[in-house]
Amino acid sequence: MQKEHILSKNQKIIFDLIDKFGGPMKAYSILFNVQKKGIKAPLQVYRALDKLVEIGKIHKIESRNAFIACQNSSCQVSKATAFSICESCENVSEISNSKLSKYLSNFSDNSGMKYSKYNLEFFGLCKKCKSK
Amino acid sequence: MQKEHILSKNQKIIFDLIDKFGGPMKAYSILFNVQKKGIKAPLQVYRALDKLVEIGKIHKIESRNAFIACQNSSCQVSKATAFSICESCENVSEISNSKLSKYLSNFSDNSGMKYSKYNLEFFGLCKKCKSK
DNA sequence: CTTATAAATGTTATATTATTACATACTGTT
DNA sequence: AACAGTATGTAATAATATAACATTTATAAG
Ligand SMILES: [Zn+2]
Ligand SMILES: [Zn+2]
Ligand SMILES: [Zn+2]
Ligand SMILES: [Zn+2]
Repeated sequence: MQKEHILSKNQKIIFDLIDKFGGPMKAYSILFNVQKKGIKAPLQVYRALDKLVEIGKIHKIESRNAFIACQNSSCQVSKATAFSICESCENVSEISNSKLSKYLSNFSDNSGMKYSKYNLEFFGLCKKCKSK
Repeated sequence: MQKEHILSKNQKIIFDLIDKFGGPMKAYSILFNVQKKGIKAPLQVYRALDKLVEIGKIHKIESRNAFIACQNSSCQVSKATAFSICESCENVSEISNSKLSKYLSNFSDNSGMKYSKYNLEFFGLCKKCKSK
C-alpha cells in the first residue's frame, strides 16, 4: 500500500484536472486549464507536477513531455513505470503486469550498476487504430 | 546486419561529433560544437539528429533530451533500445542484453495492442558513484 | 542529356518546454 | 515565540524544438 499524501491547494487542483482528463496532458495545457482557478504561471504548474511525480500520483511520459495520472495504485511509487503509447492516436495507458515489473525490477547485468528505478515506453498501434 | 547508410555532409559532421564524444550530447551543445564547420542553425542540427535516429546511428535519451551514438551495432535499428543512466554522474550506456531484448520484443498483454518499438531507461548509481 | 523526384540544405522567425531568482506565506514542531 | 520545512506568487529568462519558405544536391528514368 502507498502512503497517503495530503495535497496542497495547487497540487490538488492540478492532480484533479489530470486525473479527470484521463490521458496525458502537457504542462502548458494544464496551465491554460487552471488559470481560472488562480494558477497563473508555468512555475506553479511545474512545481506541482514535480511533487506529484515524486509521490507517484502522476507519471511523466518522457517521449511526449506529458503527464498522466497513475492508473495503478499499487505501483512502486514512481520507481517502476511502463506505458503503452499508440503512435497514431497518442492514446497512452499504464501497463500493470506483475511479471514484467518483477522481471525489470530484478534485472541486473555485469555493469556493476545497481538499478533503483526504470521507465519503459512501448510504442505501436492500439486496437482501434490498427483496424483502420 | 544493418543496412549501410551513406550519411550526408551535415549528418556525418554531427554523427562524428556525437560518436567521438562517447556520451549523451544535447542538441544545442552539438550546435555550438559544429558552428566552426558551418552549421549555424538549430534546425540543421535537429534535421540531422532526426535522420540519424531514424536509421539507428544514434538514439535519443528521452529523460535527458540528449543523443548518444549507438553502442550496439546489432540492435534492431531504433526499435528496441535500453539504457542505464547514473543519476549522479549522468553517465549513460546502452544495454546490450539479448535476453532482455527478446523478453521485451515478445512482450504482449491483453490490451489488444501490437507493440513495434520500445524504449527502456534504467536509473541508479554507477560503480564509481556507488563507492563514494 | 533532360526531366522528374526525393532528399538535403540554408535562413529567419517562432513555438514549446522548463528553470532561476527572489520575496512572501503557510504548516507543524519544539 | 522561534524555528524549520514546505508551498506560493511573480517576473524574467533559459533550453528545447518546429514552422515556413527558398534553394540546392543527389538519384533515377526516359
Ligand atoms: Zn503508476
Ligand atoms: Zn490509436
Ligand atoms: Zn543501439
Ligand atoms: Zn555515476
